[in-house]
Amino acid sequence: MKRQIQNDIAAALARIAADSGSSATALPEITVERARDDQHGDYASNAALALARALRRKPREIAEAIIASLPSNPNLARVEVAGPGFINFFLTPAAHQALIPAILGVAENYGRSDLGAGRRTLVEFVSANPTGPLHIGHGRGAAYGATLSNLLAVAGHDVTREYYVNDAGRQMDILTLSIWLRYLELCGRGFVFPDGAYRGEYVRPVAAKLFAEVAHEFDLDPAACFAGLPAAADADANLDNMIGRARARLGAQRFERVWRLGLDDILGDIRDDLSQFGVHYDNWYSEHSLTQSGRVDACIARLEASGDLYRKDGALWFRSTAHGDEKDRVVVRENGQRTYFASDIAYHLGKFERGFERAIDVWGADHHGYIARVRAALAAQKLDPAAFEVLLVQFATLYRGSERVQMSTRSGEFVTLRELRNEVGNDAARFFYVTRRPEQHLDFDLELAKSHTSDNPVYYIQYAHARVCSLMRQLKEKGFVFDQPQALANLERLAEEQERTLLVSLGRYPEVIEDAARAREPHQVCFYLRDLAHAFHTCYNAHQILVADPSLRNARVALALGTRQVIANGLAVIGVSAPESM
RNA sequence: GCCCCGGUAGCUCAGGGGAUAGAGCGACGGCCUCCUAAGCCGUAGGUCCCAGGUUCGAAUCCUGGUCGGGGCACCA
Repeated sequence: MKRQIQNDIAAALARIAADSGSSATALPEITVERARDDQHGDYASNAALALARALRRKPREIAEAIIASLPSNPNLARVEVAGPGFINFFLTPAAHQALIPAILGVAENYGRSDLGAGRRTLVEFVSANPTGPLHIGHGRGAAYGATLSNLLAVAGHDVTREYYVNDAGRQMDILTLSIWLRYLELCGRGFVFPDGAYRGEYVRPVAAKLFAEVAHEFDLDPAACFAGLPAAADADANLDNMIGRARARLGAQRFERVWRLGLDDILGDIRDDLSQFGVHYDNWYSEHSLTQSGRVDACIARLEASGDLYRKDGALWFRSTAHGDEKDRVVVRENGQRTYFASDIAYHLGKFERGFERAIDVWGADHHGYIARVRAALAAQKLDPAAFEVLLVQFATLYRGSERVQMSTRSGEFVTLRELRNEVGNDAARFFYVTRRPEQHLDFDLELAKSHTSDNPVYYIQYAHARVCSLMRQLKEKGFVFDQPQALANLERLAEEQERTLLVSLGRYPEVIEDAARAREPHQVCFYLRDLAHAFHTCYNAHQILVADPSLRNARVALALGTRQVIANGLAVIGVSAPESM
């Protein structure tokens, strides 16, 4: 409908241009929007205001001329000039009512769009290091990434959801060391657990598992690992040293065994957690496999061949400043180890080699400094940097009422996603995470998310869905049967103001999906669903649906069923369940 | 110092060139002999952080401040 009106205006402008003999000059952008106020009809355009300057005529005059030249459109009841020169379009009641067969006809496909034109799109999100359980910050990335993926899919993109598993780096070695040390504690050895190793409680069960599997086979005095390390040196260097010694002490095979156990256990926990959260991936992409396959080396060779690398201070540097970064970056460290950035280049180049036309990464806001260098790497390989899109998600802070929930990273203890889900439930967690603009810092109030009252917007929306389901049960109990043909033949009976408002809201859904997908803003769907539920509740309170008059009753039931469908479709996008009763 | 994000009602936030700035919560007042009151209706509540600028028109764009969060590794 919106598009039809845009076309109508374009046609009118073309006709005016032809009549006046002037060639179609470059026109400013003309927008057609939903009118905010009922009095302004259904849609409004600023065309006349935007053209006033170029045509050197009064806006209202231009508006009149446009209206006079509009092609006839049976969906429009009237078109009028208002305010400083807006053109307001009023749809006929029939045009609104026609939404009902449209929705019921395509059901779960209502709202689908070809906006994305089947573009192969890779959405990478969460990608937390498999060195510990997911915390509430990851939860936001998970909810946002999953919802965005759904949204893009519904809007016609060919979406692949991917988790990049950082299972190759130093962090994994630290985890391995940490597990082994906790294991040694279980073996009864006493020592001071080093700074910088993972102190979280979650390491202990992994160590216990190791003990259960190997008994005392890995039980070696760790004193040699700690001996003679300079107390003044930074903890990182000492830790690297300890890792090296532990590896030597255990031998590559046993070290690898602990490494594998830790990875399997913790990554398994992460997969489990996300899956329970309704976050599903098409692909888990291992950094380790990327390294093993030689693709990182191949990538470095390619950058070397294109002259983008140079050697300085014993390290190999990528000249990212040549492609817009603020400083050059190391890809191979002085000690010969490749940096995380090296495999990250290979991974991101690979996304396009794998045939994706667009790569979308969801990152925490603290990674923003990383964008320029990845983009530089793509540019160096003559890939379109614009095809790589990074969406930053700001931090989340937990509150219990007005009380801030403290998270201590020092002790390694933090509120995990699993704890959050257990406390507030998956539906409320998904909704709360995604209801805020991603660039807004999120204050997550546990009390509000948990409340089973009208305070909670999740229940408010779900309740509208459950109410329609309840209505259908009532219908049956009262001995009625829904007669769809009769309903569709009597839609003109939906003449109440609240019914019109509800119909307008139903008609907005496809526009909301497209706008939200275009802007990568899932929160628009949340706000829309709140509005839709409100329109329904208002209607429900104002007018009895299961009335005696069959044609009116069937028409109203059809409206309720259409509403239920759209709520279910919208909730599916944000990953929240649509209950049949509450 | 440089870079990114934010500042809108008591609180949490939408709106991001266009018509009297919106919602939820909180406050106050109404509505269940009637399809779920997890609902509906109403009232009160605003220096859209500040100062300049662009524009017919600025909460919205630009510049400079200011306050808050984050980032500036041969860590990931």
